Amino acid sequence: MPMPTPKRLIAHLDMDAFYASVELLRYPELKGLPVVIGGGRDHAPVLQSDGTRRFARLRHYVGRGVITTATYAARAFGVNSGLGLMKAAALAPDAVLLPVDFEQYRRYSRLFKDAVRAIAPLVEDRGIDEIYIDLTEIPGAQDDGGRAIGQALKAAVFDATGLTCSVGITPNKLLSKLCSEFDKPDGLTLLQEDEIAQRIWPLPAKRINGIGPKAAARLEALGIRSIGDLAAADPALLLSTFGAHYGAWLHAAAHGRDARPVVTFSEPKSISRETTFERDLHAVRDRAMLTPLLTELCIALAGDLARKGYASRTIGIKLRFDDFRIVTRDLTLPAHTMDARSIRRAAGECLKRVDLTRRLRLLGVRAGALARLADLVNPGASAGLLPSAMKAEERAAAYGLPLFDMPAPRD
DNA sequence: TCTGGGGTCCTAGGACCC
DNA sequence: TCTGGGGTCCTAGGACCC
Repeated sequence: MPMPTPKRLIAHLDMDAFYASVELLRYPELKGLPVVIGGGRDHAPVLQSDGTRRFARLRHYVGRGVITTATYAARAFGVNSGLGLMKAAALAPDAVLLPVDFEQYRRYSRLFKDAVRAIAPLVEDRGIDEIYIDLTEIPGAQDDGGRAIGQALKAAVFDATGLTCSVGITPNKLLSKLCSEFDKPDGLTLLQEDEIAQRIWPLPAKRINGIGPKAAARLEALGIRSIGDLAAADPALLLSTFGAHYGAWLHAAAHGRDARPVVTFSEPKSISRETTFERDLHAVRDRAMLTPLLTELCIALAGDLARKGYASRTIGIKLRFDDFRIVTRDLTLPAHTMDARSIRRAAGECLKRVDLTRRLRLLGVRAGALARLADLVNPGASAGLLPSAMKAEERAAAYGLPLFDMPAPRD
């Protein structure tokens, strides 16, 4: 006799104000104060002679940085992720400003994810501070809808890191993602299908993961504000307005339907580096700055590829102009590469195809069409990774690219 | 006092091949 | 010479997410 299929039980776990909370572990004297994380490296706390630390204040910030994370005390002033630091300074001038320290956040990210995996191994990474977890087959989970497991996960995360998180547990990823927000911080929210109308439909449609500002505005133009409005909308209208694919998805999402599995492993599709300049640069007048900057990005990208063990066959550039318009160009090479000089040459070729009249705000380099180094038949030759001992001219010829002046990298 | 850096997925047109 | 259809690859842009 076949066993009945257990009902899916999916958790979404979201760390509370992650970067800011990690910083509070390091600087406990800031607990309860408005603190924002963001900007460059130049506002790190300074240890004073009396042993106390001197922190930078938001009011003194000058630059183009944005808030990455704000503590709940800072959010009370209306400052939140994505807000420009200069704008934030007007709202909360006395807030403490800390630089981002990704190395530290990655460390805590590993700690909390390992703690979760020790309890429930089916974990999907959704960035540094959130994960989905499939609890369906965890013994006992079906008995109470996952509540005990949810509590155990939260306790394990706190034990491992000293940090709190918020968890939503429902039959699918879409609903769990919504529910983990319900009781933040330090929340645990369970929801079943028969509660969708009561608890999900009142929410604004843009709270659904996948409905961004553009789609929300178009929905609003149709008179659709809440998820309930969306659920009640004529499917034919959604299909004709948003296309078959997205229209059908909108309808399903509003009804809380989502069959996506929890995916525990995925190969990267692209690796990139980009930088926003301190001031807008002109391609001709600021060439002396721009050229080495591009080279540095290519060198950093080559380093990333090597460290992660990938080679790329499609190199692309990304430019953001002073009017915020974004342009991309890419070039597919005859063979995979992870060599900084080859990447630099390809990026240079791409750059030639762009009208550089306007000033530039951002420059980026991307490596796509990735292959794992281990999967390339002969990484030295036939798979296209040209030996680094090869002369630049030979390499250029092998890639069918003209050789042009390569500025020396800055130290 | 505008708006970071690193990603994914989708669409769409043109080239090219069968 | 003209007319087709399908499939894949390449390129560019855009929406969205953390």
